[in-house]
Amino acid sequence: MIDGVVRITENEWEVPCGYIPGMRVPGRFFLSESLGRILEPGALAQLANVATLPGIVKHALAMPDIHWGYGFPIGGVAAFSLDDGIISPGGVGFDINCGVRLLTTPVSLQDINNRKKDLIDQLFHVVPTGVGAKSSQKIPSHALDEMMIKGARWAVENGYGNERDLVRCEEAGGMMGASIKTVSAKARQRGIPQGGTLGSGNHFLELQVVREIFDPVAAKAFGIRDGQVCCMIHCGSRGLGHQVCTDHLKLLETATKKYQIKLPDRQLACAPISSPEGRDYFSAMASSANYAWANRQLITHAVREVLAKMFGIEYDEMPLVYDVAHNVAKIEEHRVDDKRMQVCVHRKGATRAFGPRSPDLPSDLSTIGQPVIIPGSMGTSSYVLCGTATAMDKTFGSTCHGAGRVMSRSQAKKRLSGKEVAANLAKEGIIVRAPHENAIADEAPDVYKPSDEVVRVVHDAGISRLVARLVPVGVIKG
DNA sequence: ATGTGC
Repeated sequence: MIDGVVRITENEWEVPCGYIPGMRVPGRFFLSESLGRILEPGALAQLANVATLPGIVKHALAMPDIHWGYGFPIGGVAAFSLDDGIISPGGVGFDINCGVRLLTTPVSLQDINNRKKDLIDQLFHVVPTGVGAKSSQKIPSHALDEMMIKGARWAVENGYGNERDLVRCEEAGGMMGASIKTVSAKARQRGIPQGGTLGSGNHFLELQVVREIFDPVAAKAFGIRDGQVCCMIHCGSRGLGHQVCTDHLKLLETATKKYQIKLPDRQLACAPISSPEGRDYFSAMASSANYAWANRQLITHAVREVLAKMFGIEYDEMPLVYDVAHNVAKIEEHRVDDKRMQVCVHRKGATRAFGPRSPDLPSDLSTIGQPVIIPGSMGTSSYVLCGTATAMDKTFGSTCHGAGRVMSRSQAKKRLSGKEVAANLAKEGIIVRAPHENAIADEAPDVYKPSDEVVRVVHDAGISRLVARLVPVGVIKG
């Protein structure tokens, strides 16, 4: 595929240790030959760079939606020893705990067909959308601390959801280790008015219908059935997480020098996990991750209220399938060289995909595995998959997170008009609403890798298993 | 991703 890269299996490739100087472990990535033709050499170089970081164990990994990012590639997974390993904001990303959740409903496409526009309009009205969007729900500023410590639990305790929602979130919707002292006043100021807002870019709220079931047993366990209308919510920690990343990058650039860590790229700024600087970043990141879970829970509540009123259904008839984080670092136990060890797993544009009998799974899914929610791009299919034992073995229980860009935002804006993109989607019966027309062009289906190909690779490689396919019927873009 | 660029 690329000089110096070794094929391991059909869809699995190795970047050997000699690829660039200083690699401590090999790189491994999952890719089909057709996706290989659009692989950016820069992203592969970034994967090799990650392999040079202190304390990295096993492999620097990349999923088939790999593309170039800040320091680490997006679609990257890397685990570091707690003894001599580092933690790096570049391995998490600017939008801390950007993630996605899927709600099911008891209604079918026929039930909504003649009210689709009204439904999308109402959802657009209750979920503030776009750059700098402010909350419509009245969230007092003193609630921010609790959001950062408790995550989605704060929302549930305040009437924005139910206990079952928490069981259906990774980490029960709230990570341990958050500390509000490590979050700057500026980050807090940005977070206070943004609870329950969608944001912009690739963030969206989408009504979908289940079109295909691949694994009936898992689908039933996840509460998914053919023809059912679902709602997928994709958003993150908004300005708060962004500010935390910016603040701590600066602190960790200093720490990199202080601890004499040699880096092939300064965007890999990091500190030992055990250092005060590393621990502070972890706490601030966990606080932001929890804010993002609270945020998705607030949006969920707003969506349920609209659907309940419009279709006369009960709140409890719209259960959460699952909520996954795409951008986060977590302390987990994994098997490395036949020993079980605690590692700090960085997932950046990658999804946790824990296999059967893993910790943190809801008890009724223990024999099945973790639900994995993979959004498509506007107008293309989204997928529900299931975590596997192979993922535990090969990727620290991780899989892809979505389609992955093939065209930059600026390039897309030059080539495509938002109006045209919306009109093309309308022909397929997909309604798009956005605060501005130009928010549509750079998220057009053609600017993303084909999601079905990305998902096929992770399924064939065995690092997750196909459960269901959903198609869009209406979408709100930031 | 982001009160969207030093």
